Amino acid sequence: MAEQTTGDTLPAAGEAAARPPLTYGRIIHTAIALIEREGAQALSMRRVGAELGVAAMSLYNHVAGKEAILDGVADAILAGLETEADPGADWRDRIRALAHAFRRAAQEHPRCMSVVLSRTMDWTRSLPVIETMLTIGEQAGFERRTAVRLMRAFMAYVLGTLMREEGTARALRQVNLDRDRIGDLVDPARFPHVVRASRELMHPDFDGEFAFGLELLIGAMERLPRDAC
Amino acid sequence: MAEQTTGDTLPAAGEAAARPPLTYGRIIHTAIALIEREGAQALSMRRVGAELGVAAMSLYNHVAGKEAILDGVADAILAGLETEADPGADWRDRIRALAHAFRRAAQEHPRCMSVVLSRTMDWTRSLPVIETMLTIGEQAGFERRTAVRLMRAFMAYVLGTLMREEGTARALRQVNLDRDRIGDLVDPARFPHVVRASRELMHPDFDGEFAFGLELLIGAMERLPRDAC
DNA sequence: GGGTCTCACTTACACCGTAAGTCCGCAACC
DNA sequence: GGTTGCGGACTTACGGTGTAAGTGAGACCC
Repeated sequence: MAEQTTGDTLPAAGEAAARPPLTYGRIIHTAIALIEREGAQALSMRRVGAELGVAAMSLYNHVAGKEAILDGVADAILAGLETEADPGADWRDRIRALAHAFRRAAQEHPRCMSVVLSRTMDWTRSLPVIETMLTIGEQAGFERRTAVRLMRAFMAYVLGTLMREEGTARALRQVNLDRDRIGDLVDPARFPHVVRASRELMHPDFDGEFAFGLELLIGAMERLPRDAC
Repeated sequence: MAEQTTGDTLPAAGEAAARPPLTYGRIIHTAIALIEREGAQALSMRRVGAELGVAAMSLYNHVAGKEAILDGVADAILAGLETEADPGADWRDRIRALAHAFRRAAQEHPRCMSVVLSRTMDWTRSLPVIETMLTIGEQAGFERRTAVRLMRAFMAYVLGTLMREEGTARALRQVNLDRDRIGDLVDPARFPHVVRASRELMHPDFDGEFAFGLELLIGAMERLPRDAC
């Protein structure tokens, strides 16, 4: 009565390699694929195990628990960031490259990105990004304290945009009625500007908006007075 | 054998008011307090019910389910925002007031705020904020399309900052060793700038950093060319 | 051969969200 | 007063979750 879980309890000695061995990397990779396919709430130890043809508890030989898997997912996504494309380029272009690297990662793993964003998001995981941004700040001629603040503002804008884009996309997906008829849903007396701007609000241009805010920020940095150390 | 859940199954007729009746508002209020006290992962239907001296299933008479409770929490927090302090003030001051209203809410309900941020965060809930920001954009002389983009950049910065602050605070809390000895944890060869800026990184000045980025953004808006409609 | 280590396995437990059905006290009506 | 209807809290039950604990088979080294 045990054949419902595994056809044969162990592979025959002759074909031991029929199932590749469990690995930390394979677990994380499977988790990423599962999240991307079915969403973060579908991730469970049993699901990941089933995906790998293994019982849930077997995962604990390689991973401390579910939280550790989510940490691993966040690590893997952030490790895929190309933080240093061209160190010799102009500092403005380096900032643009860094911002777009984030955005590209979010577009390649949209559902994993919300996992990344909702986790600690500051510390050893993000060290490469911090280092790069501080380097750029120095290259642009800013004192250390200012460079740290610019780094934090930059991170806030980029992460906030990714989060906002995801929320906006989800919200627009669930109001799939005729998008220009926003006036039926929103009280024009209370929210006149919202109704008037409904076209722009309901048909967001994510690329353009992201670039707009980024250039706003870069322009502000350019104009910021340099302080000699 | 039923006395373990409730001392007496029903209050005596004489003291019917011993337990105030269950209400949507009381449920949400209890959920907020619970999240603030023990964190969002501690929220469960059974916990909320126990807090109210009621079985978990009784909550379903007033609330559609757990998700609805979390939606209610987000609604309540956002409803507490003072989106319109002084409509006659200078547009820069209105932006500052709006940003600080967000930040104040986050400081009053730090753990609920991450619930708010991780939920849809765009749509009917945030209409008052959007409306206010569009009004300010118009007052500052921007065309509608630009006002929408400014609103989106502003939201991204504010929300990103709140999220980043929470993440940073949590990360710093769990590295409670001597904070100036960052060099022991971080490889100075790979991350020289991080090590050099360790003091600023490990002792963040959240207020100052928030204001810095905000003024950066406002300054950029000031300089942005106005476009006549 | 015997010992030890690795690693997948099973069992078990406490907890979760919620579908379904029960039952009692209050209020309204004849 | 008696009857009825009903709102709302109750219990039970189901399938899911994360994971602590223990089991046993193969692989390796002495």
